[in-house]
Amino acid sequence: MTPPVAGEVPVCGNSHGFDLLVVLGPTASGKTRLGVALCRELNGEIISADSRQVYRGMDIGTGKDLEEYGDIPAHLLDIAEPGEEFNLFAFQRLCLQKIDEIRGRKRLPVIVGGTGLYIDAILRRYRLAEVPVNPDLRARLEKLDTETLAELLVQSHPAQHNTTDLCNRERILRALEIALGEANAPVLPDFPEMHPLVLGIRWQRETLRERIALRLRERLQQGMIEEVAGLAAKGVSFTVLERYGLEYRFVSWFLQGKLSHEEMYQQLLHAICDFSKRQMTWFRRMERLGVTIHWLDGENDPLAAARRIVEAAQEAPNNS
RNA sequence: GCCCAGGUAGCUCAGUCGGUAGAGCAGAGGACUGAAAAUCCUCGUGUCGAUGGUUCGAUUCCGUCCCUGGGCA
Repeated sequence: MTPPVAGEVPVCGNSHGFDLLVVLGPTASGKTRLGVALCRELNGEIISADSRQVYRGMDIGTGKDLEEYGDIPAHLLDIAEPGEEFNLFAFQRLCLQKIDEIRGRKRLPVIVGGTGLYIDAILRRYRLAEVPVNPDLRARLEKLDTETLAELLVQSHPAQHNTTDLCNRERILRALEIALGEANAPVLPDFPEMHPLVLGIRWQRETLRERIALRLRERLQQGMIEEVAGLAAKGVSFTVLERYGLEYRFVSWFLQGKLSHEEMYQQLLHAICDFSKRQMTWFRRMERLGVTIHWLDGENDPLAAARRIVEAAQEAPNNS
C-alpha cells in the first residue's frame, strides 16, 4: 500500500472518500498517538473532543500528552480558564468553526477524543440554538422549588431533549432557560457537508484496566498531585476542581485530608475504569443510532489497521 | 497421628429450627442534546467440598472421606 502524499489527499468537495476523520475510544486507549500518526500521513490537523482538556493548566490530570503532538496542530486544547464555563454548545460551535478553517487550508480535520456526547453532536448534527444566560428569567425561576421547576419543564416542553437529570435543580433551570429562550435565538447556520470516517480503538477490558493503572501511576510520578495543589494555590477552589474530572476530584479530596493516599489511588483507579465503561456504552449507542464505527484492536497494530480502512474508504464512493 | 474450627456467587461472608439460598464488594448492561470524566437506572442458579445414610424431601441432621486454617504431639 502507498501512504497518501501530503497535499494529494482528498479533503473536501469531492464525491469520493471522506472529508472528516474521527478517532474515538475510551480513556487510555491510545487515541492521541493514532490521531497524530494519521495526521502525519493524511495532511491533517487535530481537533480535540475532550471536555476536560479545554482547560489551561490542567495537563497531567486530563492526560493532555502535549509532547505527543509534535508539529501537528491541535485545536480546542487550552482554550478556557479553570472555573470558566464550557459546554456542549460551545464545543459544537468551535469544532464546526475549526473544521471549516482546516478545510480552508486544504487539510483534513481529524477529531480525536473520548467525550461521546461531543462527538455525537457533530456526527449526528445536533441542532443547538444559541441561548445565553438570562438573569431576569433566572431570578424569577429561582423562587420556585425544584419539584415545581421540574413539572414546569415536563409540562411545557415535553419534547425537550435532555431527559437525564430532572432531579438536578441547576440543570432543570438551564433546560427551562433554553426551552423558553429558543424562540428568540438567532437562526441556526446550516451544518456543513460532512463525509466522516470514524475509527474507534478498543481493548480487552482487563488490558485496558492495566493500562489505566499504569498510566495513573505514571501521572502520580509526573506530579499530578502537585499540579492540583498548584491550581488550588492559584485560587481555583476545591469546589471547582472537584467538578473537573476524576483526577481533580479525588486528588482534591486527598489534599483536603478526606482520603488517604492509598484510598485516593484505589478509588480513583476504580472510578476511571468505571468511566471507561460508560464511554464504551456511549459509543455503542452511537452505533445503534446510525454512526458507523470502524473498530481497531488496540493490541494488534491499530495504525496498520487504520491505514487499511482509510485506503479502502478513499477508493469507495461516499454515501453518508 | 490426635483435637478443634471452617469449606455456600469471582472475593468476604450470612442463612436455611429439613421444603434446593442472599448481602456487601467486585463485575456486567443500559439511559442520557447546553456541567457529560456529569447525572441516573437495572442485573445475583450457585454440583451450598465429596460420598453414603435417615427422610416424602438433605445445602441443612448422622456416618465416612477430601481440602484449608489453628492447636496438641
